[in-house]
Amino acid sequence: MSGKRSLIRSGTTVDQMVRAIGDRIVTGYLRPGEKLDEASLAARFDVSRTPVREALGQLSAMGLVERRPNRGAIVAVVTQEHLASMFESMAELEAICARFSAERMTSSERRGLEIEHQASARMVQLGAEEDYEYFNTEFHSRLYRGAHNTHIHDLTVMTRSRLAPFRRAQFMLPGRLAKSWQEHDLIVTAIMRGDSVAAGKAARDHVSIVSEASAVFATDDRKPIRRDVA
Amino acid sequence: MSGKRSLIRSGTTVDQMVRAIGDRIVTGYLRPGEKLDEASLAARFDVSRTPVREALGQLSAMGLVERRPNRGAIVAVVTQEHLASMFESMAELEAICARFSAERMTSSERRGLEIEHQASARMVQLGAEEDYEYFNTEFHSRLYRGAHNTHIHDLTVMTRSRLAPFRRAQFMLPGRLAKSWQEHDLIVTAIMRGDSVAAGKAARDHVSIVSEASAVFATDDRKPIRRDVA
DNA sequence: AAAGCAAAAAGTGCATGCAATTGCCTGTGC
DNA sequence: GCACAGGCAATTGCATGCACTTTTTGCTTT
Repeated sequence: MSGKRSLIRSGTTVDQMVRAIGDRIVTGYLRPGEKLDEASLAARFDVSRTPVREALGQLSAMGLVERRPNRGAIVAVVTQEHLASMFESMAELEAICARFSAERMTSSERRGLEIEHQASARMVQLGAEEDYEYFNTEFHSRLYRGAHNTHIHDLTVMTRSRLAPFRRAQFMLPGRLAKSWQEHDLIVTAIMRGDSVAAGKAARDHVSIVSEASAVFATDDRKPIRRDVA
Repeated sequence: MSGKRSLIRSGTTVDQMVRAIGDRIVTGYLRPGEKLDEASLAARFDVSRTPVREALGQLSAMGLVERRPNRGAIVAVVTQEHLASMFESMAELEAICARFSAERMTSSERRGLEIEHQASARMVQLGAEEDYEYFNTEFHSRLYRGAHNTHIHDLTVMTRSRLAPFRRAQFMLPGRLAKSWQEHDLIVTAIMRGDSVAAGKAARDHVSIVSEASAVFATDDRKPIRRDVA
C-alpha cells in the first residue's frame, strides 16, 4: 500500500473499508441513492480499488448498498414500503428481545439495566439529546444482549443499523425525550417483574411510536441525493 | 476469462461463485470447518482468485463462512449454543410469519397454501421423502411471503439457509413425515380461520420439534470434516 | 431544432503479479 | 529427547493492468 491509512481502526484493509463506508451510510453521511464510485473511494481512503470492491460486495450482502452489474454501486435506497417492513420487523425483534430478557436476564443484568435507565432520566431533565441518545443506544443493546440469544442479537443489531439513517432525527421532535424515557420505563418495569408478555408488548409499542416519528423524516429525506463522496 | 464456466447460472462471476459456494455449504456438500482454499476454488470453477475472494467475503458477511485474516476461510462452524440460538430464532421468526399470514394473506394466497398442503398429503402416504421435502420448502416459503413483510421474509430465509445443513437429515427419522404434515395442518387451519395467535403458536411449536430432531444430527456431524473441495 | 448515431470517455469486472504473513520443517543447543 | 530459532514453502492480501460494458458527448441527418 502506498501511504498510511491513518485514524481508521485495525484489521485488514477490507474490514476497515467495510466499517468506514458502512459508518458513513449508517450515520447518514452518505445518503441513500448516492453513487459509490470505486475509484473515488479508493483515492479517498488511499487504497487500491480491490479492497473497495470487496467492501462494497460485503456491504451489498448486508443490504447497505445496492449493486447493479456493470453499473456501479449506490447507497441502498429503501422504499417507503420496505422501510415500513423494517420498522415492523424491528418492533417484533425488540419485542422478542424484551420478552426473553424478562425471562432470562441475570440479576446483575437487571440491575445494570435499571441503573443505566435511571441515569438516563437526568439527560431527559437536562434536555441533553446527544447524551440521551448514547443512553438510548446502550439501553437497547442491553435488551438485545439480555435475550441471551446470539442470533436474535445479530438480526436485531443488523436491522437496527439499516434503520439508523431514518431514526437519527427523531429526537428533534419536541417532548420526544421524555416520551421515550417513559416507554423505556414501562419496559424496564416489566422486565424487573419478569413479566415477559408486558415487556414484549411495551417494546413493540416503543418501536412503533419511534417508527411513526421517523416516517416523517424518511419522506423529507427524499430530496437531496448528491453530495461529495466520503 | 480463460474457459467457459458451464452449467452455473448467470450474473456476474462473483454472484455465480457466491451461489455456487453457498449452495455447497447449505446443502452440506461442504462441511462446517472445511477449509476453503482460494486457489483450489478458483481452479475448480475456472476463474481467477479475485471473484473467489469476493465471494468468500460476501459469504462471510452472510455468516456462511468464517474468515481469519491471513489464515484463510473455512465453512462457518456453529457451536451447539449458537445452533440452539438459531433454531430458537427460527421458531420466533416463523411464528411471526404465521401470525402475519393469518392476518394478511389474500384469499388466493390462502387457497394456494391449502391446495399445496393437501397435495403434500399424498407424499406422506407414499413416504416420498424427497418430494415431501420439496412441498415442505414450498409450504414455508408461502408462509414467509404471506406475511407481506419483505424484511421479515429476508431475515427468515437467511436464517433458514444457515440452518439448512442441520435440518437435512431430519426426515430420516421414522414417522417424521406424518408428524410434520400434522403440524403443518395445524398452522394451515389456524391461518384459514384467521386465528393469528394459534397460527403463531403452531408455527413456533413446529420449528421447536424440528429443532429437537435436528440437534441429534448436529452432534453426530461433528466427526467428519475433511472432504475434497467442491 | 430535435432525433439519431457513432465514437470517445468513464467506470466496472476479472486476471495476474508481487509483497507480506503464516505455518511448517529442519537444525541446533541444552 | 525436547525446546526453540531460523528459514522455507504455501497462502493470503493488495495493487495494477487490461478487456468489456455503459454512459456521455458531439456530430450528422431530417
